[in-house]
Amino acid sequence: MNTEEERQAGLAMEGDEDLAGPPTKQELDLNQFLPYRLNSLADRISQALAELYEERYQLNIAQWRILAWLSHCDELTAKKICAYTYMDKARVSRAIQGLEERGLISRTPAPEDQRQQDLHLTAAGRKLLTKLIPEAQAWEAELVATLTAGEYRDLLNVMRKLERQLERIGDKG
Amino acid sequence: MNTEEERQAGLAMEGDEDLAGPPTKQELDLNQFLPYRLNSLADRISQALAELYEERYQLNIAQWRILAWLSHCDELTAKKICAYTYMDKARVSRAIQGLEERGLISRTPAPEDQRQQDLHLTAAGRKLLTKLIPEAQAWEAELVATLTAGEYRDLLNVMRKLERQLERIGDKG
DNA sequence: GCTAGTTAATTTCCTGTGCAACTAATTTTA
DNA sequence: TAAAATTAGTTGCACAGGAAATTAACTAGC
Repeated sequence: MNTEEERQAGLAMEGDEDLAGPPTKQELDLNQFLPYRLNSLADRISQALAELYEERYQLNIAQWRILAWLSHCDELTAKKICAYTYMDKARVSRAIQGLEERGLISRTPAPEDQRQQDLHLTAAGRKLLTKLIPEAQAWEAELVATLTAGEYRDLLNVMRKLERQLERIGDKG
Repeated sequence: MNTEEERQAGLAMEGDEDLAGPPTKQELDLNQFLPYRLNSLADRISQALAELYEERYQLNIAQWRILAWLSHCDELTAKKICAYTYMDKARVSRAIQGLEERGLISRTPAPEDQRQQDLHLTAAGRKLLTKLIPEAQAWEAELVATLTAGEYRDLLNVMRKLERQLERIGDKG
């Protein structure tokens, strides 16, 4: 009946008696476990936002990221995109393919190295972004509307710290 | 040659001249765009940690989450796991299947409703967790080692706020 | 200038997962 | 209490994406 409320049971108060609060015994509480919490939140945000790209612009996340990077880097190669976004190169390759087929980006072999391809937004791509970017920003603004400016800034700072630390430990090493 | 450094180019200083700093033009800066930053960070954390489950315990993320929830809820059903973790029920179903085949959990039809199955850790499952959980916690501890207690607390608080807001706006609605 | 090794990008193969359809058990309603 | 609707969990199908093999272009060593 009330799937919405049930979905919240894990984090919110006990609502539906059938799904009474989980915190019970001992051992690992995933709700206190940062990797889980962070991933769960990020997934939900990403998926919610992905609907915006997908339904309204037929873009998947990889494609959207590439467009966004191109919107402020002007010229890129697949390799750079991999480096900046941490996406797999196969994923990037396929996303680029799709974007080119739709005429949103152009790719021309780099003069100095024929293996590389210089990627640029086309007029169509730029036009699409002038519509999409404000929508994405509006969505983000709504998401962070309850945060103070300080909280927002601190959040980004802490995330930067975590990124650094991630490079120090593990993360493919 | 230096893939490590190149991977960092997006966020850190310009290092390899070939991959000089991206911030250039105008439009959307993904590094200031919370959904992207959050997802990127969470993915990297999740993937790094997933190697720990996968390589050493042959557990995928879904399976690990289920074990972890069982470690402190003692008895669960697939539905509850879906509600708590936001994972698709098919994914949960398959993960449960794998866990049962390996003898890490048991499932018995619930007496009061034969459609449901009560899930429990087996002795083997509990044993595995007594090894895995400390490792996961140690990994997390290392990850957050550079955060102060306050930063850590604030981070979780802000994340809770975002979760709330996410339920308010979009997120499947 | 030729061979061996690298590197950028693509493609192949395969696994995991989301969606939707389905099965089986339960509840509702009439 | 029989038929309709709902619900827990499973399965078929299709597709996204990661690992590794492949191709094409480049560089280094001789």
